[in-house]
Amino acid sequence: MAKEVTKRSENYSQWYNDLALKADLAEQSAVRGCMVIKPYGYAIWEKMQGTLDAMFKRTGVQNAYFPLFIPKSFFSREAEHVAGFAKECAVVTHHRLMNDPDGKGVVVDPDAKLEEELIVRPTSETIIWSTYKNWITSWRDLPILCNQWCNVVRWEMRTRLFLRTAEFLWQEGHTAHATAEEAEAKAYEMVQVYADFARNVMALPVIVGHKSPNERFAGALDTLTIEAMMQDGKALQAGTSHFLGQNFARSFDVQFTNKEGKQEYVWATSWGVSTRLMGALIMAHGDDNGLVIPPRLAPVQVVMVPIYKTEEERTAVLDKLCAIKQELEAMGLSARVDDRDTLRPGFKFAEWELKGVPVRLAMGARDLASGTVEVARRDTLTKETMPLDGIAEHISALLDAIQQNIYDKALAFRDAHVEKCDNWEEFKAKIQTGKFLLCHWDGTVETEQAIKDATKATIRCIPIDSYVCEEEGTDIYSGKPSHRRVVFAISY
RNA sequence: CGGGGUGUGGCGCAGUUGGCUAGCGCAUCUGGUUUGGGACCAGAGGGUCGAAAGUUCGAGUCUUUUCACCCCGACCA
Repeated sequence: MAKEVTKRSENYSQWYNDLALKADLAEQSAVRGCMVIKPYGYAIWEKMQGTLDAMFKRTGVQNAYFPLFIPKSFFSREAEHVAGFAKECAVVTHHRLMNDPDGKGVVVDPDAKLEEELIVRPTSETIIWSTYKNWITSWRDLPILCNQWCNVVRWEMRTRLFLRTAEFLWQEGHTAHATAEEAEAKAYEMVQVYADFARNVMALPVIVGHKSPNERFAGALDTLTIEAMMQDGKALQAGTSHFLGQNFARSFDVQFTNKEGKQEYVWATSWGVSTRLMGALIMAHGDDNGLVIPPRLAPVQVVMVPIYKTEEERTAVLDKLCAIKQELEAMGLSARVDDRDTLRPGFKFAEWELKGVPVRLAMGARDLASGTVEVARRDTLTKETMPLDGIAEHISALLDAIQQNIYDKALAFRDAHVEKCDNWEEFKAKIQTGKFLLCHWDGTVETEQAIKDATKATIRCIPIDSYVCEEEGTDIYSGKPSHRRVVFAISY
């Protein structure tokens, strides 16, 4: 079971893939571009889901579920939207199979052709807005605040575990409001929820900001984003929140009677995060020994490895460890005693490190005699021997310290890789070395596109809560006047 | 769809200019010794060499066709 992981510094993308596979998070499925999320990976995803779901509910959002299939006609109502997704849609054309008349196997029954094709949802705006039409007649029906946890399908050319798969899991929130102000406020509120989750649960420093028009969601008037930096200096869009204006309401004719008795189109938002966050977790915190999971996200926060030679020692150690486990669980922490007796301690140490468990306890005959336990922390890879007395309180405090340390480390890394740049030649060179560059931009799509064509770098966001830099200057590429700096980076 | 590459036990690979019974590492199984950082020894099981056709006394190796996957582009959360 020896699992050698490629060194992070040698080949970042190989290292990433190795980690996803060997930490038991996921594997490639037999279906092209699709992924199997394994129990350990799913446990982390469930933790993300549970935490986010509670945060959504605190903002008044309720969960619902809408169909997987979208009639083609729905999909084509919003022109920009269909243009944005048309190239990556899976389409259902038939509803029945039959035995192959020429021999073995089954073929699609040509008589079972659907009158109207169904699109497997790449996102649910269209089906949801066609439903909202029936839900909304008066200002009293608003706002509607729904979220759904589901899968979506985007037929991508090239895929990578968690970061880009043909099918992925996500949540998508869709809200309907009586006024533009209220909808914009909601879009802003939700991006702040994402930022809060990223920073405080995932220990992921993110930059909140607006997308440039070029990078906006298809059909949105404004897209807010949280952008994170991975350890190779590339940017990862970790979540988005869109102000959709009245675009979808117009396309699906969703009007309400306002307080003045007049018909008005509804204002909309949508927002989502996906299993891509799993990719962010790997790339933001992982090291050469494997995954590093922030305590608030870890399905197992403390793992305990017993060390013994005799059956008596085994029983005695396990007794002590189980007592600690109960104490920890009483404090709301999750702990696991690794009592597998076919594996040796050294193997278990390596395996739990690979899986990123924040704290590991080891106890053997020596500790039994002295009333101590060895406490190892994953983030620093350090260990110390502690007295059993008060151990649960110590671990609880340690988990908080680890959570903070992981965030601080990621933040320090990011800050060390963000800089201002005012020279085009310098820009071209530096952007390739894995940096976020704060540059002046003239605000035009043409300039943005020209920079992308020349360097592959895109505007990740126009920041609103960190690296905000509103000052006069000239565009890095065109030399035209600019009023603020924006974040440029190569992205995933 | 353009450029490049790879298909050989579960995984990772070797296999020379065609040659004998297709090998190695890891994993698996059995027995024993071990157990404070990925154990060791001994033994065992497991492969129609991606598929089809062809050349040949003989094909993992050569030819043709075909399929699948990976990497670099275009596209994207």
